[in-house]
Amino acid sequence: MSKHPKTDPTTAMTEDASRPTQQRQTKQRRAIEEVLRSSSAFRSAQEIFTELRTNGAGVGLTTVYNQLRSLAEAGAVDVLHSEDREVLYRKCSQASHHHHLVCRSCGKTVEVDVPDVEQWAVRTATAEGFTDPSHTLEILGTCRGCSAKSGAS
Amino acid sequence: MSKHPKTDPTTAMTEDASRPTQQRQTKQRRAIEEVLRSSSAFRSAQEIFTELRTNGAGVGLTTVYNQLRSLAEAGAVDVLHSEDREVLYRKCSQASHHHHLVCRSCGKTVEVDVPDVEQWAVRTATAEGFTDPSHTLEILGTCRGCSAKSGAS
DNA sequence: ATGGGTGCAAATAATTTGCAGGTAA
DNA sequence: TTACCTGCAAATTATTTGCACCCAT
Repeated sequence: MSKHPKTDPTTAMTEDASRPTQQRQTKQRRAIEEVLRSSSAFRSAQEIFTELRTNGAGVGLTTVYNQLRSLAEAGAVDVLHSEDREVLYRKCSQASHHHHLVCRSCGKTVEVDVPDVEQWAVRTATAEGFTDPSHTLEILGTCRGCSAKSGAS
Repeated sequence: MSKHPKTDPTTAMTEDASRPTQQRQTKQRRAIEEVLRSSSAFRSAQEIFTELRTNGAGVGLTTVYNQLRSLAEAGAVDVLHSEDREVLYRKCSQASHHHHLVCRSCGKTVEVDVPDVEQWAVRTATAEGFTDPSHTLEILGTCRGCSAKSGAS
């Protein structure tokens, strides 16, 4: 309920001495980064694991979870919580803050910019006495292709 | 991975004939609604179950899940997915669409209005060829009380 | 050499499902 | 009466943890 040991990139400008200074360069980590690089869609740890299997890479499920957590803490991947209680990962393609438009049927993702929400969020939080604000914003819709297939209800 | 059978209140203006026309009025359902009414905070099914137990109400866990799903589909409760992959529920206090400002430490919640995002979301989705758009927006922050306790890191 | 990395197996934990019996309408 | 509701027990499923062994540095 109140477990938020997440390394907020906004706050974590300073080094955390309790964590290893640098990740080791293993073939597994490289394989995982490669898979992430291969697509800009959100995928679950399970899916990434399966994809690695298919590609012939010998990477264990535990390692996939380990590395994804590591990458997320480092701010190298976006994290998103799906409606069926899965955690989805995706490599960041932008350094700046951005949001996503996701097709609820095929998962197709479009990266979008939101001009005012950023400022609005900060202002609102501050007004209510909240500090260190962050926010999540996702838009779900049905993309052209998918609405053509099942659109005629 | 692509299971979104959620009854979107925006779309479900029409009756779904495959579902019972009206919920039965059982003491369990009444007890659950009572608990929801007693507080405006987000709580998990497990917490609500425990609270019912404490209050002496004899309600099974399965029923709690059943009813919460029913209430969520009817649009009577807000649903939110926590970072630890729990589903949180909370009674709607407004009929209109709104968003939440949540304390990441104590869970305190403030209901807020967002003037433009609604339109912006619809416009953006449409521009990309997405139909039937819905969206989620949550702001996380540390409330005054909590930032006082642990603020001096 | 050595401390972090790996991954199998087992443990967690939230949520779902099967099903027999109860009850609101 | 009868369809829906209830809830125990068992099943599912994503993720975590224990731990012995491996390898990048």
